[in-house]
Amino acid sequence: MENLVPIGRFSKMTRLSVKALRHYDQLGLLVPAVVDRSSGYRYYTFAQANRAEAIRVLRSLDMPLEDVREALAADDPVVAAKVLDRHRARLEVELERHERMLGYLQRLIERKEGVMPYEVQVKEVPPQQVAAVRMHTSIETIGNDVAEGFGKIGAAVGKAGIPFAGPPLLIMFDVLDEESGGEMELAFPVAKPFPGEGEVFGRELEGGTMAWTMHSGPYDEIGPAYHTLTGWIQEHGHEIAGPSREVYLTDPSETPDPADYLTEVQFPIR
Amino acid sequence: MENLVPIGRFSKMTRLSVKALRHYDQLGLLVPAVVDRSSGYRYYTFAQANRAEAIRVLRSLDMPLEDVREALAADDPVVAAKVLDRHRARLEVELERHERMLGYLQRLIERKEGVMPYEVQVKEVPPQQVAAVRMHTSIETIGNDVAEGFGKIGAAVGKAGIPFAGPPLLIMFDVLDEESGGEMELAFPVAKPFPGEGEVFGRELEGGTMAWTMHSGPYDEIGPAYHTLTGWIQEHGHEIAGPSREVYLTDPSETPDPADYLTEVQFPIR
DNA sequence: CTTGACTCTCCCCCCGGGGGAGGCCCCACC
DNA sequence: GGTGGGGCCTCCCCCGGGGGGAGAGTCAAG
Repeated sequence: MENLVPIGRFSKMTRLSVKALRHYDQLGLLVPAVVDRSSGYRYYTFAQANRAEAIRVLRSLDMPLEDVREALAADDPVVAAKVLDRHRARLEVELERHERMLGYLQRLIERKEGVMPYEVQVKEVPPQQVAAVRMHTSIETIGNDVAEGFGKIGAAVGKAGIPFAGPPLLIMFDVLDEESGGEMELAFPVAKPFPGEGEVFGRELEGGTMAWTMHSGPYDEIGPAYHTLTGWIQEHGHEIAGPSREVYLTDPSETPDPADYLTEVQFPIR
Repeated sequence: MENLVPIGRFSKMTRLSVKALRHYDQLGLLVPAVVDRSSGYRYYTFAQANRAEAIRVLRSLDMPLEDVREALAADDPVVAAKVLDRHRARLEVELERHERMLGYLQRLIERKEGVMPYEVQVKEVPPQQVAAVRMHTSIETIGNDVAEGFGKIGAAVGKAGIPFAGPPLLIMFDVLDEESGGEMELAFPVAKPFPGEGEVFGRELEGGTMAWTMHSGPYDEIGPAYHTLTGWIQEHGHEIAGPSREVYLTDPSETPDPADYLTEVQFPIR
């Protein structure tokens, strides 16, 4: 019985390509049992096929070769299990991200099939009494910040016994960029002037001419609505005349699926 | 109001890296509205941010840039939807593959935590009367081939009114490699000699000394069992004395989850 | 005018190999 | 003991989708 198999046969046994096997040799990940000094021919033992199989499986899970090495090098099976488990966690995160993105893709497809991705309209908006808080926020924290802010307003306005007069809105003074964040105001229309309490103050929100569009879908997919508006404003020779607004037409507590959220986006223009 | 934004600001607006933006420019995927002749500075319009956003989303879905180009170039939204849908299908396939592999990984972890991945034992196996069919198979078709073959044997043996005398087994004469396939025999132990009918013949299956191990899990994860056995045989100075056998201890109709399948693998040794 | 922040091009690098050129090597058959 | 033909070697370039950094030019505010 011949003990050693050359690379081609080993390749078929293990379903790893010859190229890959040579690559693993070079990395020291799967070194042939014998390498002929003069010819350079690689020869593997049957027993090595097992390691090769393990590599193949781990690679089919897109595990980086370095991690494969680590997982296979560990004598302690608990350590090896830890490496595998770490990768499993990574895969699950990735999987979840893909599922989320698949939903987004689906909505993109549906939107594409409509005539216009975002229809821009010009609207006149009257001034309005609001109860508001102002705060600094950033892309990462905006979700929490908004929920918290509206909570404060709701508590203060409720305590004052003033009824709400419309859906809540957000006024963004800066363009949020990745690291620095920006200043925003959360506002709730109220039926009569709100005297203020703690952080929550009352004021009259300016009216004016607005470039307006509607975003339907999760909040973090709202970017295109903004870009469409700013692009439209530029192309139609207008100018941005103040901070942009979002109006939240959907109550998350009543509409559980973010895909059904409706949000107006407005830019005051001149 | 300035119409044009340099690359850094555009990068922040769109959350695409400056490197990526230059890359997309080079590929003609997102060409700046203005490029200064003398300085080479790239300037983008606000309206371009929308296209950039679309690219960002599609890239976050790992869509190849060529497909992104195709999806964005399509004037007809139906064509664009087709490209997106094609990618969605790809992602779903990938997702399903990952889920399957996660299961495998899980079983690998559990196996690793046991003391030995595969415990090899030496067993004496007595000769036995079987009803058998012989056929050519390949890696792709083996699942169907086996089911079909056992079906034939079952029908023929049932018709002859002979009771079964043990779990079914598979005798593999060649090592299956990727393309060429190999010869195998499917055999069912029977209580008394089977006279033969059509393709199904009776014979005495040889006994002998076997290197033996047990595989638990889906059939297509059985590779390591083989490699462990052949490696063990080699390392212990034995020789393979005939075709290998698999014994299916689990009836798929009674055990629905492939993860619970039990399969013996045996190599006759000298 | 200076300074510091941007931006330019150019080149090399990452992973995990694939493709192919050009040249040995092995072994089965005659 | 030749001689084919397939197997195997090394070496180099290539892919996608950019990242990192060098060295030089540019822009805008003070």
